[in-house]
Amino acid sequence: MPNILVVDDQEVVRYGTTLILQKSIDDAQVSEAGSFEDTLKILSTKKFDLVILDIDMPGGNNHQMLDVIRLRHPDIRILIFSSYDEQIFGWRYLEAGADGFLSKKTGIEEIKNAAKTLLRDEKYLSPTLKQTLLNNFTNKKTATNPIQRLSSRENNIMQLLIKGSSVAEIADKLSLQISTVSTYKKRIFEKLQVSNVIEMIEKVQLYS
Amino acid sequence: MPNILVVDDQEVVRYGTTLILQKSIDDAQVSEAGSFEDTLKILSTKKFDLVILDIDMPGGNNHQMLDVIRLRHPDIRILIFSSYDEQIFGWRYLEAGADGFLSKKTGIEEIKNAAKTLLRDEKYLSPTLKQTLLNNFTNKKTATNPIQRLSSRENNIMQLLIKGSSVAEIADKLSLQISTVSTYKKRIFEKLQVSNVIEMIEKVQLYS
DNA sequence: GTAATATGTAGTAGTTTTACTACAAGAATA
DNA sequence: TATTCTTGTAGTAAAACTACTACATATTAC
Repeated sequence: MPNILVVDDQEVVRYGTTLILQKSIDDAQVSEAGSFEDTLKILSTKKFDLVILDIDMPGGNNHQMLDVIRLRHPDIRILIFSSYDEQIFGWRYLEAGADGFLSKKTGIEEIKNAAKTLLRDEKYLSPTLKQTLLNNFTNKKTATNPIQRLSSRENNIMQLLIKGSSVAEIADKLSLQISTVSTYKKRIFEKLQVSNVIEMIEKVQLYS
Repeated sequence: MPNILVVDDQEVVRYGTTLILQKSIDDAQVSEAGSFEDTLKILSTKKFDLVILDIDMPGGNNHQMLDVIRLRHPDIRILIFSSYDEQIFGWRYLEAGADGFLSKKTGIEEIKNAAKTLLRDEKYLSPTLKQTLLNNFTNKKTATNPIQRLSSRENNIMQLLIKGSSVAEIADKLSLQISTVSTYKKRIFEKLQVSNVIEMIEKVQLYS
């Protein structure tokens, strides 16, 4: 009788996910939480086997949520369920301690699949992620996605740009010359093939 | 036997919505579409009473989708189901020909409610929207949200900024001086109390 | 029905950002 | 290993953007 917690701030999504799980996993006991506070509260009431965690929630500091849950409940399986692109963010979350990453654009079958896999205590990788991994082994360059092309400094600066920081602010924060940050920005734009921050953000997010 | 079409690019959301409708509306015949192309295709196969339309779909040019459906199927009821803030976008869509606007953050009850209302051939306004309307009648200034404070020109320019257009591009497109567009931009930022496009977009969207 | 405020528009001067160039150190590759 | 590509860093000139000011016409408020 697996205990599963579905965390999402949209009730429709919770509803749909819950039903999918109940229908496909025998005796599944599914609980729901609509906020991070609720999540922690519910997690402390009984032992859960799996949390399906929407990381797009407002006020949910993404990684931090993951960390907190991991810290308090080391044995729980965590499946990130996100509208961010799996190729871009998937393995970051896996590195950060998640046991699986599922894009919200995936179909119902894949959700079932992922949940079952995690309940069997295996890690879950979507077909796409598996493919990406493979590609990374074989022809490193070719099939990898543009965001992974960014160097860590570039990535760093991209994050700040996404927050809305100006070139000058970033230069200040990182103690670099404005021209340096500007160069990074240009390189980021080149690599992602965008021409302004908005396109950059769009490239990084999925508008599912 | 009402025919309902649920349009959303996320299968979970369609699944949840479909089940909610089937359980709460007698004999409801619910179909699903995951893209705008599919939507049009399915709409042409039989007569539908209600379309529940997710306007966050990629490739769905928001208003344009609404217009196209309205044009081809003048009698159909359209319920916009969006993760954009209803206070900000709700009445715009209503003006544009939608029969109801529902935020994705609303609960299941409200979805049932909205669908039933529209099937009775009434317009649907969420409680929040009703309240906003009331406020607009009574103390116009006070309770209204900042985006509604924008003049139509400002709003116009905001839309272009959201698309990622530069000040110069906008000036060109609208045959205005760059300085003029710049002034609009500054006024928009002031009214919304933001200091860059990213914050502006965040102000306008709900990160549901 | 006048005073106050909002809106559409623009100029000028000053800031910020970009484009282009450059170069050294590190990584990858042939 | 020599050669090419990548990354971290910056300068300079040009382009884009902002701040401040201005002003006429609407709109709103008292």
